[in-house]
Amino acid sequence: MGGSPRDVAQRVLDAAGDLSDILASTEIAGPGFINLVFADAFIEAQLSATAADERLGVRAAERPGRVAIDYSAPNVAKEMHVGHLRSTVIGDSVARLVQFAGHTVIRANHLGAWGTQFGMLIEHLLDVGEDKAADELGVGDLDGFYKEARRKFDASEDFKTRSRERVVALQGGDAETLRLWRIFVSLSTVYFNEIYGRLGVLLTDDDLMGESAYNDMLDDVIHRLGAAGLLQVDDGADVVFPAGFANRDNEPLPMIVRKGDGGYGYAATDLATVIDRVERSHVTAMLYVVGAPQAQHLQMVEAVSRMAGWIDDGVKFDHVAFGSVLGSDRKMLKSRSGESVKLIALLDEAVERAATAIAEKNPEMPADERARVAVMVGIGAVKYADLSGDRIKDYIFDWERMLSFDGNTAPYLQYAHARICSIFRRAGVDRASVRAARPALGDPRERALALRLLRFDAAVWDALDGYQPHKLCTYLYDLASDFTSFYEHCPVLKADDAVRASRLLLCDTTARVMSCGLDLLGIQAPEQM
RNA sequence: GCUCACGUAGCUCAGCGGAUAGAGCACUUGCCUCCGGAGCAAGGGGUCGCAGGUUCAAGUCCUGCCGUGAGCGCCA
Repeated sequence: MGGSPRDVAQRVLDAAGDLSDILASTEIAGPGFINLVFADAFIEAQLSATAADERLGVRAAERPGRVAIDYSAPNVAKEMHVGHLRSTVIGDSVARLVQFAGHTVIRANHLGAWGTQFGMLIEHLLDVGEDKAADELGVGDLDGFYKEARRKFDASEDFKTRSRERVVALQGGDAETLRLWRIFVSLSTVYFNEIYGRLGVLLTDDDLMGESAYNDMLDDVIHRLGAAGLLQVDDGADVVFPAGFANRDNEPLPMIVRKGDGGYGYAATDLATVIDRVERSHVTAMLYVVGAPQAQHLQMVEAVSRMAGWIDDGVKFDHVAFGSVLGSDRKMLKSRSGESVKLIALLDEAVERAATAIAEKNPEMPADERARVAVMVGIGAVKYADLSGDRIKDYIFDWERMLSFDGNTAPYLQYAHARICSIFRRAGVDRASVRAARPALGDPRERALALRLLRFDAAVWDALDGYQPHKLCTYLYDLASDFTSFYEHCPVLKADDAVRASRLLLCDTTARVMSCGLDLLGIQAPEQM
């Protein structure tokens, strides 16, 4: 371009022409930065438009698509533990974000319900007796039952053989085997729904898309791969060698589609799932909210699917990966006895801790109301702790920090929201009635808050783009900080009529953005706490 | 061994190739005749793991090394 950076900056400003209806001033700073200062009138007009908008200024996707989001995916006949927390919480937030953007979301809870372990579970169930087994499982002792089956599997060759044969029978559609299998599925589903209800996620029975659902397609996967010339036999197994994958010895790494014993592994169901989503659901994108350790497996699924021509360049395939939940010792979170922490126990503790905190800080609140709010605060705290950091990193689980009312936590955001509700209660003013008020931004905190509110759209899209809910968290925390600063320095109810109306508008819009933002994270915003 | 991710204040974490790297906790100091002090205002605290490279400009991109964690054929 020629000229010094400052000269270039000046030429840019000259070329931009008259922007006085938008900008109050411009300046060239430092080595050539152009600083633009918005005119108050422009911000005020934008704020009015935001307040009048149901979507609070958030744009919808230009080309709505159909997005399958694979998340949660607990294992039938096994307890949900902290390992399932992240997939469920992050996946649910991503689902909400994608849906808010205007896409059709296909929530897919890919239940682990079809693996080799079902052979041993069913055989153990037969050994124990159906009625007795149902009793055990009914009281929720899923882990105990599983462990006993596992123990027998490891200890007895005979049991191991029976288990493997049972898997083949299951996948072959044997009616009696399927009947026994359904006992596990139905008992487990009741238990999963209890957790989902507690957690407040969107998943319902309609979203269950277990591995079993693809059973009828597994032979077809083999046929298609064979027809495409991709299938090879290796050590008795049917495999595909996608390019670019190597094992320990630097030899090509196969994806095993059908095992040597004739059974199908998870690769087969994952491939069948891809076919199903493209051909039956006509998706434009597939998201897998699955832990980072499975990166290679998912890369292979994508590679094979693209080699086979099942998905073309127009269909996105993204691994929304996340790190592990660690204890204070920086190791994978375990209970005192060294076992994985049960999710239900963790959620109960969160609510209990929140209830204690509320009782202490707000003793006037009636017990039933407190119980209701404690769920929102406790569950919100757990979810927010999971969502507020970059998902790819491991994070350290810390009760004290996540339930703190200071800092980047759910309770702090919820508190900001509750305070605003309190203002309207005290004033006896209807929230919706202030939305047509004319904004007047005289104080720098009012201006800062207004500017922040106008950035909600950008925050949502930043979070969407890359599927990073923590970007929305950071925004909401900044919003709460801007609001509390405003609240501290700009009296609302005591101000003169025009200023008061403008400030009530700021309050209402802040509460709406906060509530909407928290909802996109799957977190509730109580009106009192 | 190969591959991937991560390494930013004492701790927990943000940080879109751009200006003097930011929060919270902890520590220090102010602020309650005032809408919820579960708060606000401010201060101290950093060779952004190390070394090269690309660039007008690197915490950010590339390469190598070090450290940590994970994955690497018939579990899912």
